[in-house]
Amino acid sequence: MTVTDSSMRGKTILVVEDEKPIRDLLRFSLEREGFQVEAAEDAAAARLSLAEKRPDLVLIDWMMPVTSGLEFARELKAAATFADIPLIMLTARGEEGDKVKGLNTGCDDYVTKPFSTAELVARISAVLRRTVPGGSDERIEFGGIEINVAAQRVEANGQSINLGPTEYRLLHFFTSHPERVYSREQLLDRIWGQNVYIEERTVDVHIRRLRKALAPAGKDNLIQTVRGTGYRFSATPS
Amino acid sequence: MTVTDSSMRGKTILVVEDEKPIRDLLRFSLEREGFQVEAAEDAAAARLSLAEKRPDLVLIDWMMPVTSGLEFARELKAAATFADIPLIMLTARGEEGDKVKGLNTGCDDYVTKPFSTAELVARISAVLRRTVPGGSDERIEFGGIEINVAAQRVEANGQSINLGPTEYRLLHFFTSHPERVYSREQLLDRIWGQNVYIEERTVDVHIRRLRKALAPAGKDNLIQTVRGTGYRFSATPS
DNA sequence: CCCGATTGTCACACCGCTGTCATACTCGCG
DNA sequence: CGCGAGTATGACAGCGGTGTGACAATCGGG
Repeated sequence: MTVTDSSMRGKTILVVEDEKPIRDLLRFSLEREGFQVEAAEDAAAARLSLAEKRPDLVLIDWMMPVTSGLEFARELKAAATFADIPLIMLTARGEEGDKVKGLNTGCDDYVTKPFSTAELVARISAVLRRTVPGGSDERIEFGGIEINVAAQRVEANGQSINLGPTEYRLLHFFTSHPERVYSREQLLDRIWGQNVYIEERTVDVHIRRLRKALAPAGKDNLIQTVRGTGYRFSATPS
Repeated sequence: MTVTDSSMRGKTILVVEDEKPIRDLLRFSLEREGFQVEAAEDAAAARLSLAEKRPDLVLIDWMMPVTSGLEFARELKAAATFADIPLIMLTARGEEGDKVKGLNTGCDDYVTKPFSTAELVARISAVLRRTVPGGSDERIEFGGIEINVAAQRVEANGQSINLGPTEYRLLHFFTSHPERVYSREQLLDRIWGQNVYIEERTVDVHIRRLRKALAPAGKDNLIQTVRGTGYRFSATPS
């Protein structure tokens, strides 16, 4: 039984798992579903594969030697280049504390062991479906702000803008989704990750930081507050 | 106890459920929370309601005669017009296969029976919060007033109109339900929410504020007072 | 190990929105 | 024409949403 639909085929999944039997099982199951599978047995190998293949999704085991799955997840989400790659974590059943911590790293879903292959594949499909396809664009421009995605550089009015990782992702999201209102919760979902438990007001703070960074170029007015709803990125002033 | 927040007010939910007792229960519970509820007992009725009302969310029972819930979900997600409407599935407990297939159909969440109303409402709220309004670049136009739902922006005669949250919802409701009289009580129900106790006179005030906002564009005459009854939004002057 | 950068949270100030009231006005009817 | 009910308008106090600066914790690099 193949449960994935056509849009899933050919997607590359990086499996980070130290136990070879499980790794092989995962590879077999996922390849049977039509995915490309990259396997890594530790964090080091995973980093290589990550940079080289740029997978569409990372499946990572919570229990890992040397660098734990949690650490690796944090590392992944901290790197602006890879932060938008969805992440699913494999975790042992019932470890509530672990589960919460795992969620806090910003992973998009988690699957508890023992798991059925069908369920795993289903969750992978669900996460991939949610993911925006436009992840590998070279250059984004909106309202005089130019983002060089590959170099992770931002320019506005010729002057270069220095941003922290979170502000960069925020701006990147806004420039690729302009002229739309987003609630704080939606922004948390799409920029921080789908299962992060963070105060909604934190969004305000990062909005402010981004505004401050854009102010010298006079572009801070592109971020508009929609009272009672959220924020909007727009070229036309309100 | 109402667990929904203001952004949920007036959202329309289509309930597709063949068993009348459950359908009535769902309707009661959801309406108490301030949702608009459309009920359909089979796929055919659901299609009608879907096209006519364009609900904000579809709640569908897995077990359905003739066309199963799964089939209907696939149909929904395949139709370009409706694919962006979020979908929650009701399913019997413990049926692993069902769970997997449900996720794969592209439904945004599922609730296993028996379920608590609180949980159902919580999940509905969560899904609705995630959903971006006006998923398919929805635009409403009436009498020279144009509403960009996604951006939550209003234009009339080319000039942009600035509205507060309540006035925006009021105008949004009017433009999507023109040429029809609504009493103050009806407007309170549909715009403020079903269980809000507010002076009916307050409606007058917001009508006035909306008129004032539309006046610069000369569109304030679209809101007509029907003495002894309520208000009407119409293109033809009285 | 120390230092700067980044991040999430909080407290406080501010201001626009909101609901209500009092008053002025309009309409229909006897 | 006058009356009463219904409606428009302006004002206002309270509330809540938002902006902002500060701070502790954490992270990464030297």
